[in-house]
Amino acid sequence: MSSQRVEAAIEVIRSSGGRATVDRRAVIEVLDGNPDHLTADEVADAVRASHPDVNLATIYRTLELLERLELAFHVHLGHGPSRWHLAGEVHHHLVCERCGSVVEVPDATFDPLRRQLLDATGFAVDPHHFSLVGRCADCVERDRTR
Amino acid sequence: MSSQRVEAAIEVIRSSGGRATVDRRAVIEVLDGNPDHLTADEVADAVRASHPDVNLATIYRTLELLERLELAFHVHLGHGPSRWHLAGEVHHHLVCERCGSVVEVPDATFDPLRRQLLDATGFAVDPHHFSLVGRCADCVERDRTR
DNA sequence: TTCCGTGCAAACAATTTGCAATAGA
DNA sequence: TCTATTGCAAATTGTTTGCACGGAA
Repeated sequence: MSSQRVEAAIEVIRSSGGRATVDRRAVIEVLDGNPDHLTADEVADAVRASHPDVNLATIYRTLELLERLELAFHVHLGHGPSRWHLAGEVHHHLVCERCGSVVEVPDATFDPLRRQLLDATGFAVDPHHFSLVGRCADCVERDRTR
Repeated sequence: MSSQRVEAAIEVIRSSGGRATVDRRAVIEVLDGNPDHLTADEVADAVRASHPDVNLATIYRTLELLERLELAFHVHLGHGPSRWHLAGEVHHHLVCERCGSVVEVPDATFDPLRRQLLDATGFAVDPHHFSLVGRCADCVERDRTR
């Protein structure tokens, strides 16, 4: 059940002077085993399946540690709580602000916009940390025919 | 001091069955007189210059009313509280997640990306409500030479 | 043995809500 | 008058923090 990514992350924690605790391993395993982006609450629930007594504050502190070590990151999908994922392939999210559905798009999608804004303003956009928001195809259609 | 936009907004409130109160007028005037996007707190402070006793809950309720009537909208500039502005010309914000500086860009900037995403996924992005985040020119440079 | 990590409860910021008092139309 | 609006205080949500105890190294 424990993948190489988990072991690698534990090793980074150790070599940074941190301790490899049961709770931290459990958080990493949950993130590793879950393709979705989870809220701190959802991580806590998942961890509790095997370790019923973890405190939510510990989850937050662990996620913060993982982010400091660049082992995990949080993203904002529109309104609502932050969502967490292990470091890995970069992709971006389009979030429907009507129904909440999420479409994932590859990083390269933003290359033209990125170049354009960089040339025009010197600003280097990163649509990763904050997602793009709008209307999904279904909701556009629903609005159009109303 | 009281512009046509203020009168027009008051009129919309009235014709929707709402009452034109002193507090509501003051909120609209503050938004109208301020080119920036203000937080609810900042609106409250500005309103208190002329009406020292407005309650923050009233500010929130007024802003919510204005949004329901499409007279004002809130935007999210990265982390931090929502910011409010009267309805008007559409532009978008690039927010530096390092130093917090904000660059405004015209709506048309996003036309190519919009078309591309619409064709590829049917998703209609609206970079207005949530801003784009990244690094401003100065912070990119600062990182590069570190 | 030494600190680091954790649980717990309290603090926090931004916002929302219930309810009785008040003030527009 | 009659009901929308307000003030006030308390509740909510997501997250952070102080402190004393307990467990990795």
